[in-house]
Amino acid sequence: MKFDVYAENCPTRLVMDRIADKWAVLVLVKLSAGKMRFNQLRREIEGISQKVLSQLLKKLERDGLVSREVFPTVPVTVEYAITPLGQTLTATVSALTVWAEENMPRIIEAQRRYDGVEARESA
Amino acid sequence: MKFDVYAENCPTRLVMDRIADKWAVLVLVKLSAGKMRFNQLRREIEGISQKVLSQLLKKLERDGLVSREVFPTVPVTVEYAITPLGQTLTATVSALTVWAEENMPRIIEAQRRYDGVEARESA
DNA sequence: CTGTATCCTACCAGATACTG
DNA sequence: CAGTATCTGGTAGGATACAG
Repeated sequence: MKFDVYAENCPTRLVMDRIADKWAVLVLVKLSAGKMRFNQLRREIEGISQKVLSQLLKKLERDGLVSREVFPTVPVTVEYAITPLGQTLTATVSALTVWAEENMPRIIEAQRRYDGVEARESA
Repeated sequence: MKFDVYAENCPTRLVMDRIADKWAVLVLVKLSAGKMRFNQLRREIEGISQKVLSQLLKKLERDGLVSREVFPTVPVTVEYAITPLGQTLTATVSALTVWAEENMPRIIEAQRRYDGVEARESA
């Protein structure tokens, strides 16, 4: 939220700010498969740290994309679930997945070509 | 590309790595309106630095999403254009824009509610 | 179990100056 | 005009320790 562009009525920018996060989509996808507890998520999403997951879940909850339910067991149990709003978002994001599956080969090919030219230029 | 998750065949992750960038989508959208020169882009995308734009364009070109054409004028002229591949991507991303327009009010509302609770808790 | 708090580092982006 | 090079400060994220 540092630049004026952010203040503009640019919806794309606004969604991006939400899903651009390295882990956000992954968490939403995991949760769309069913409720999960904190450490359960942590284990499934290999590579995410406790702090980052915590912050991310808080952010997602604030945006109304996931819900958080606390059970007063000992020790405490917390279940995270995706909300209907979160579900529609992940559904939309899946369009990107489709695009990716169809077009990654072209991107790879483009990179190969580009890198080839680069190598020749620096030679 | 630090974690194993990246290595996994997760297309969503792969597209994300491409468009998650703060400016990438914005550049693609601008270019989808027509060819543009470097400083022209720089002016239109207020807030982006010369270095970042330069790096971004290079990355997008490498991925085959934009093309770069140099005209041997004095001083040199460079035109950037979106490629067909880039066009299909922006078209897909526009699905997210639609989602944003429809659902931002709900997110705002969720945040308002969340922040309200927070304020009460810390009181 | 589910987090928060702290420290620390590595990377990124901004500013500036310079080149072809 | 279209970049590259360098320096630097802020920040996100990892590791660790601790709390409820």
